[in-house]
Amino acid sequence: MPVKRKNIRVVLVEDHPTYREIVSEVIESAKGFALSAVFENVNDALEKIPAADVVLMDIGLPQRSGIEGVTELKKRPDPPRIIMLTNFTDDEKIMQAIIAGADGYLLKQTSGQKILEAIEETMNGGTSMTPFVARRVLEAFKSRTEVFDPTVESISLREQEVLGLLVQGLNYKQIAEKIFISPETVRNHIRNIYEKLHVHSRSEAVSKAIKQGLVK
Amino acid sequence: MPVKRKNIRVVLVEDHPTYREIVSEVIESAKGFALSAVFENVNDALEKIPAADVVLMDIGLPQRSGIEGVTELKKRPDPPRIIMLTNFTDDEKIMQAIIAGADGYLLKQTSGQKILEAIEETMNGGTSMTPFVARRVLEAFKSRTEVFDPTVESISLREQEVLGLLVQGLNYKQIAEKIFISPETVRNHIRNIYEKLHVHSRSEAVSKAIKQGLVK
DNA sequence: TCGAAAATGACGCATTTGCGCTATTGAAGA
DNA sequence: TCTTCAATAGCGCAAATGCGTCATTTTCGA
Repeated sequence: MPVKRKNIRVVLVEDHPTYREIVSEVIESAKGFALSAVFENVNDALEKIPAADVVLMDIGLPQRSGIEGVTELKKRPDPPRIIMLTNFTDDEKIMQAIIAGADGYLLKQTSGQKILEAIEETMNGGTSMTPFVARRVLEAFKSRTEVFDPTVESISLREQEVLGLLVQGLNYKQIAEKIFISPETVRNHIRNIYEKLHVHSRSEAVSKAIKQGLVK
Repeated sequence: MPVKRKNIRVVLVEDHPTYREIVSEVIESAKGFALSAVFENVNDALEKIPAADVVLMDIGLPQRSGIEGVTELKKRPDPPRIIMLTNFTDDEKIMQAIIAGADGYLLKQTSGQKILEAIEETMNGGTSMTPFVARRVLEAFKSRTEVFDPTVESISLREQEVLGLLVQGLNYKQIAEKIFISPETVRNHIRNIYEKLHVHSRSEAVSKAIKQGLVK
């Protein structure tokens, strides 16, 4: 017998009437998808949003931006996956959306079929990005990353903690206060971190920590 | 009259015979695509590669890895666009490929249709990533990025130069030697950079520079 | 249970850094 | 032409940093 799979519950937040209609139509007529609700602004969406699997969110909305919408929704328990569906192609908006927690970023030129695929892939834990956006992200990512250094030794948990604070720009004393140990101990941890990373200064350590992904 | 568009010239580098056949077949039978050459290892490919638009590159090849292949090809003048087509799902390999200069990253489970789409999108300057990979990249990217700070003032060219060296871990004296100015002047530049970034230490500056994308 | 890490804490000291203050030169705009 | 600003250079000083050396306690796997 065929497995009865639940429809993917989709919510759309879009102010432009025509485009809203088009996308609504795409979702509603697609098998396996259910359009749970449609909102034309973020406030309404935040107030009335029903249980949903995936939210399609415009960015350029009146009043509150879709970026804020993402930020707010992602604060909630068991948040939906959110795909930005927008015309913004500038790095700033793309980065802001990603940092806010968006799980995908499609440009409005995307075909209905692709939108449906993106929703499915997002449901499965993947990320969908328009190739143009993916390109931008990759470029930005590259400038923040350096080739993996296999000689870096593994950092202990405590050391990771200290390294994290170092990356935040705290000095010995501030770190000491933050984690309730003596500044002398902080010095020791940092000393050990330097050895493991093969660096000799704060700036080197910070740079390497970020670019090697050693801090969350 | 219809515009006569040239076929996209594709090169495949793949050691596994069966998969090689499958992908070859996909490319050859597709309209608008031409399979220019197929290689089963990186050395052959580097030696004999013909003019090509897009290269599909496996990672797990005998002898030299596909990552090396990317690195080498991208060093050449007018390099092709390169899409990784592989089974590796670990962050390490993904990151290495990206840093090496890969323009896309597809898992081998990708359908023929998707591969063709990816090639086209890559030709158009976009980046194609399997949703799973895109997700990984996005995660890694987020940990290296912070919300855009609009209060950061624009850094002059010279300052950018200094900031770059700061990020590389050099101290005043080393920077001074590198760009042939007095250490005192370096101090002044850094002082100004701190003001513009609103930070008060090297580590803060380095962190902010990287996470805000202020250095290339 | 024994030893190796990990985490903690400390002292000294030469360097480096962050910042206040000042000053000159050249280029770009008003 | 006058002014602003970037780039250059310098001095002084308190604070922070990097590193050598040493020591105690805890934890955890062999």
